[in-house]
Amino acid sequence: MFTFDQLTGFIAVAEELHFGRAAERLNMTQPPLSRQIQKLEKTVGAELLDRDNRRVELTAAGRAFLDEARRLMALASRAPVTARRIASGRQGHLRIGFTAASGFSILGPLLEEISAIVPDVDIDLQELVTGEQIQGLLTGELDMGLARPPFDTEVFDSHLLYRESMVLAVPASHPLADLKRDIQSEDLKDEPLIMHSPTQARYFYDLVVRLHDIRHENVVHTVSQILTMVSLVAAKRGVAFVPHSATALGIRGVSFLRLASGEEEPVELHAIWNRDAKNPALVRLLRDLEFAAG
Amino acid sequence: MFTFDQLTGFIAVAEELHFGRAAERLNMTQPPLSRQIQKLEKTVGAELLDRDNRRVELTAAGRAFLDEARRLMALASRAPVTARRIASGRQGHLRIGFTAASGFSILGPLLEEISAIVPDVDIDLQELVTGEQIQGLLTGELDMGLARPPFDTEVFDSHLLYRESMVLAVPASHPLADLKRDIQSEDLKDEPLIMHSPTQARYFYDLVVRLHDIRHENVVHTVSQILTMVSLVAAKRGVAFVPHSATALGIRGVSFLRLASGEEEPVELHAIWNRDAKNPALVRLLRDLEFAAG
DNA sequence: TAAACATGATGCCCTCCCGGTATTACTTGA
DNA sequence: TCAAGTAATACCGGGAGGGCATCATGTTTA
Repeated sequence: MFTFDQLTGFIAVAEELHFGRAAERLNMTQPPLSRQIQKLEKTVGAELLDRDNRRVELTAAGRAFLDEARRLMALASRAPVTARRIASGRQGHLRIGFTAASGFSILGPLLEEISAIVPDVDIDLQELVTGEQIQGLLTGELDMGLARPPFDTEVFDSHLLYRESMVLAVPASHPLADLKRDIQSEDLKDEPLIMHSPTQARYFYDLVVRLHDIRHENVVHTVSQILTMVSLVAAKRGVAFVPHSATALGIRGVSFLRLASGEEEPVELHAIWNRDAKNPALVRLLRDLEFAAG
Repeated sequence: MFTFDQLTGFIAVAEELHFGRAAERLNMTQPPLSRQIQKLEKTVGAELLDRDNRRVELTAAGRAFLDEARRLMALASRAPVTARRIASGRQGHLRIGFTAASGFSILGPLLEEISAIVPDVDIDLQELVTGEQIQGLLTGELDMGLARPPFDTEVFDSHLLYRESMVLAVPASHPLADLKRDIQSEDLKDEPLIMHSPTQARYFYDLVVRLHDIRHENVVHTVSQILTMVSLVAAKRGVAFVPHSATALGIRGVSFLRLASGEEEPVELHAIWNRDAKNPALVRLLRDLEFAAG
């Protein structure tokens, strides 16, 4: 294999068509340059320069090899720049998971903020439920998630992005929609209820059970995604407790009603990431977003 | 600048994720390989491998640099192959000039023969009159010409490709077209004649003057290209002596008549090339076409 | 026509880089 | 606490590559 020095030497001679001047340009003397070219020609296996004691010119093979040599040198000088950019987090990939509901509230502004901070980082977005995001963060398939508690704070750092209220989704034609006051638990005692899955959507399940007086015999469906719940409400299968951001899902035939409850904005959305994640783009982003650890 | 050895070393370690095994694969021992990687990281200016005493893994920058390193190695191993192919004449460029008339006879078969011999050589064709071809061959802008004598045999080698008769082009409606015998000089004594330029088309001019009894007072036009002559005949401006291959030009309203003359096929077409041309594709082509010098 | 000049190649020397061997430092698991 | 595994470091010797001096050869000039 030839060396980069030989390539630089060859390029210089090919451009100057004169060993002496080329050597001068390379800050060396002519004899070792001659030997470099000889060695290069030997390893390449073809004459690259046609030279007698008076004149130097490129052979056909030399012209083609000059192209390749220039390409090689360009690639070789770019490669470290790219590597350094990626190491510093200014360039690279960031894989972000998000839940369908959060996509309609925080995702847009967050992405704008991110591309202002690290404009050359490619963002891969994946819609995933909280459990899948946690899984992705653990296996390293994801750099950051937009998810809801609970998660293992030993493994993950997080930052509270957003806090919102719970509202009641009812079919638009439902009598409750005309009520001029906040909904009480009492109002729902005979209403068919579309409820969160206690396993797949444990966060919402726990929240609803804690804050509202649920009659479990009224539950007609158990689902894991907010979007599904609202669709079922639109289909008049019942009423459902959903986070306020669900109002932005844009599904017709559904009204969202305020709930009278102890806590004003009990629903939390966090940015979470693996504590020992190494992706420099993530590290830089966290630093510049000033997401203090924990 | 890093070296190709460092790149090969890095690629091996990145693939094995183990210095010992990588060193084994490279037929060397582990310590110098460790130093290679350290040196590479130093010149690149970024950590490429995240390693403790137990585990080795690629950093984000390392993954990107691995791509570049592979690209570099691939390019570096292809470059000599290309150069050798070009030096041997199996690949490259061949610039061939041809006259309009020859394009309709010999060019097609010749190109087929060429692409059978050197299929990977790119052929650039240029339609040029003999004089321009000679010029192109001298300046090196052309590798081979398809032209007619005379040319300087000190400078050019040549090979007779083709020999053909002269015919008389007359308008299809002309009385001579109905004659059932070869045309004699006597038949043309009162015919307006479209004649070759004695400077621009000296070959044909000399030939016609030598073989036929021209009355110069009959000459109504002096032109340099066969195509132009036939077009003028079609426009009934006169009759003209043209090589037999002009019958293939496909211009309507022209009849081509046999000439009674001393020589059967006096018109020659040669392949000519610069004696000291260096284009390997040309050298190989001449060798394989068995165009003996001279 | 001969001498001076220009230019690439070669011979020789010396330094520095790179690889090998031996060893160390550190982590992990029993 | 010890043994095993693995990357890093210390030290040494050989070879590659650069510099200086010179040669070989072709061109220009007096």
